[in-house]
Amino acid sequence: MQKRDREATRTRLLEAARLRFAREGYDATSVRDIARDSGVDATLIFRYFGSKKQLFDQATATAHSPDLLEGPQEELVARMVATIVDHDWTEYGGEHPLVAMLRSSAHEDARQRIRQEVCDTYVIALRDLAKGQDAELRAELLSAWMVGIGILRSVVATPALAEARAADLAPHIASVATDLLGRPMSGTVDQSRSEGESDQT
Amino acid sequence: MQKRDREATRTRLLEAARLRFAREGYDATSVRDIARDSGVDATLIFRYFGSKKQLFDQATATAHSPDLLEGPQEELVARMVATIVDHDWTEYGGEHPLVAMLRSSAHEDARQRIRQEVCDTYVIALRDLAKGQDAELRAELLSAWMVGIGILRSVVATPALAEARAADLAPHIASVATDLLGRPMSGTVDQSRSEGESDQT
Amino acid sequence: MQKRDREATRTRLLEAARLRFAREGYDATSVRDIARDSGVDATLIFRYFGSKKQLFDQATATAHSPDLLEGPQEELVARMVATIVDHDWTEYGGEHPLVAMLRSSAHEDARQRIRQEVCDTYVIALRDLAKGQDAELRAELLSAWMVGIGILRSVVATPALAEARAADLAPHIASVATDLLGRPMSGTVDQSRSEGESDQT
Amino acid sequence: MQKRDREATRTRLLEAARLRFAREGYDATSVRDIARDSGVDATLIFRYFGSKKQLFDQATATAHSPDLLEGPQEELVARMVATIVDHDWTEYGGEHPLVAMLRSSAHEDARQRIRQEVCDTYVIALRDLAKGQDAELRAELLSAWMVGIGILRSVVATPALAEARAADLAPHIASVATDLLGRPMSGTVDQSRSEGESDQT
DNA sequence: GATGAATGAGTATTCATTCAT
DNA sequence: CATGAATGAATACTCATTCAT
Repeated sequence: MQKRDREATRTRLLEAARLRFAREGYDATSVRDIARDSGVDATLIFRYFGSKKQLFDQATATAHSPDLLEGPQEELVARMVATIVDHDWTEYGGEHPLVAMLRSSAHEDARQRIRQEVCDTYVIALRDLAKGQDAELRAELLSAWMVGIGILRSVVATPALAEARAADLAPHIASVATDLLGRPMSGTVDQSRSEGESDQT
Repeated sequence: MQKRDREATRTRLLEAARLRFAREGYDATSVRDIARDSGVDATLIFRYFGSKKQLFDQATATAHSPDLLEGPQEELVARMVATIVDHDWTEYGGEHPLVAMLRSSAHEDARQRIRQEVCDTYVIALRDLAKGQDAELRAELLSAWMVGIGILRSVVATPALAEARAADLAPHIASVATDLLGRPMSGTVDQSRSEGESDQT
Repeated sequence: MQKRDREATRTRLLEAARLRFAREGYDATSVRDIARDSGVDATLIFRYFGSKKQLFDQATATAHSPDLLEGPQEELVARMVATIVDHDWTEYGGEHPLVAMLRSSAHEDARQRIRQEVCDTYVIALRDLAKGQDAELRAELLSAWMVGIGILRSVVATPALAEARAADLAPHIASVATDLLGRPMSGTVDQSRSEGESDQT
Repeated sequence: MQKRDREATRTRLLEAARLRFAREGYDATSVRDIARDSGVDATLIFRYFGSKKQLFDQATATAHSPDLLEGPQEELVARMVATIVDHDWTEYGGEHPLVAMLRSSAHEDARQRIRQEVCDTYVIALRDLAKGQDAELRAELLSAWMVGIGILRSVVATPALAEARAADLAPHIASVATDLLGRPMSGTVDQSRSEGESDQT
């Protein structure tokens, strides 16, 4: 029931859209649902965003994740895991946005966005670290693990992973990452930096 | 003859449903799509299965995967990878059924089915092999990897993994599996057994 | 409230569509209007015709006019006038279909249909009769007169033309037609043939 | 300056409305279209004109046609034809306003305006010239021809008429007009007057 | 038992219009 | 006075599902 504040309305619509699209996927979400959640008229969605798809794009485009490249290299994988495991991602319904987006992966657009996000924030960053022969493949294998952990945690909710904190995974992370990247990797993030890591925007 | 026809129609509907649900997800698939694909009247779906949801349940219930438990224990993970990487899964639109099902994971039913499939065919089997303290967690971490590999291969289609065959992954599989399970694991499946793996259509 | 008779429903929809489209034009007519007029559910329109536009095409395609070419040549123009003036065109809301269609002439499709109808049933038939130099132009000028008479009669409803019967126009028709075509034309249709002229199908 | 702007905006809105309504008809034209064309906010339309319909009325009321009564009587019909054929009517999208208005003739208001325009500027002027018995009818028949010519030229676009200039039609105009009015009529307008005919924008 | 006509609630989107700032 | 945020009814069209024949 907020009124006459374009920016506020836009923001509320984006937040509601983010949540719905994450939880139910593109198809199962109706613009009316989003409007109802936001307490605004559905037609404003078209005034502000043009179409359902454009709203989807804008709602999911902004990658609200912390910058993984900030910090020591040997903690990169640990930071990734922390982002997946310790972050609560309430704005995306409690799931890592990448995982949530898989729900809309029937649409080529969403697929493309997933692709880009995975490559940009995981594969490329890891490939730069990997030593030796098939660096690309090993970077992808490690990326796959990150994504898989996110999925088992939130959509499958397997008992141990669902409860685990990044700290519990640290030793395994360290050894597998070290193994796959061919260089020593840490399983935990240094305390002095970790505080900046969980404050989402 | 009557009976045969009925059964044949049911089968055709299930196959078409499987493919559509896998490719487009539950919501984007209409019963008329499935009926058209099968060349039968849409109302038969309701006669035979009761509702769209029940058809979905039946179409996705039958896990058409080869039995992973058959064969030597140290090749279990290799068999899993082969199932994900070397199998073409044409009946599910070219994606591992687990991956395809993620597309419908907004629906609790589908989620439940994913959960069960992951637990039954991955986590439990791996947990039985894991040695030492946090066996469950390590089994889940390895399961997560399997799922992640499936996703990066087919939905994200990262360059190296999309092209890779199980053989290319063998050394990495072996070392990570060995590491996580705490016992020596092989990265490849023995030839003499491998033939039973791909003969199903 | 008729029920379970596909053909009857289709026909009722077409009739209602014809009337609405004629009276109100394409844009001002909603598929719900047509459905309500027909007493059937609006979705049947899409089942049977695919879209509003296709319904429009089918409703307006069938030129329910008597064959103007049947009969003596010197009575051709008289037959045209009779078709416009003496025919009541109740199925098109009391207007000649050509005139009614002008209401939808913002749409290129309708325009094209008008063009074809005018050329096929007026210009070409008259051009074949015209003697001398600029036969095409004179045929078109006479066609223009036919169309103009239809418009003044029904949409403008000028007092004299609105009330006039073909017989009242006969002498003027004869002299102008004779003049423009360069050959003797009759203003009236022979009685023995005229009966077949006003029974519409 | 304020006043000037307001007046200028009103004028721009009227011009844009005139063009849109002529080209697309009342229903297919949205107030936002008109506002966008004019480069002003849509709500100004309601401030200035009250409603879409009132804007339509005002936009189409002003008959921007040259005064047909000025000039020698025997050239009246020739002047009418020139107005239809030689005038380019860019402000109405290239069609004679009467013809354009037919597109909106589902609305009684537009119909009324057409009626009035046809009667005032054609029928009455011609009736005053007609000699003999059924003067009214003959005046209307000649008016019908004028309107028909306009329609075939612009909406139907028959080949010969679409290209023709008033001069090409002159002989036929002269003979038919003479015939129908019962008095000698010229097919062309005298040069010395013709200049006043096209100077309006 | 099977065909397909019917239905009603749902979809995204656009409309003319109002009202707060 | 003017901008533009808000509104609610309407649009064409699709959906899963039922029911008469």
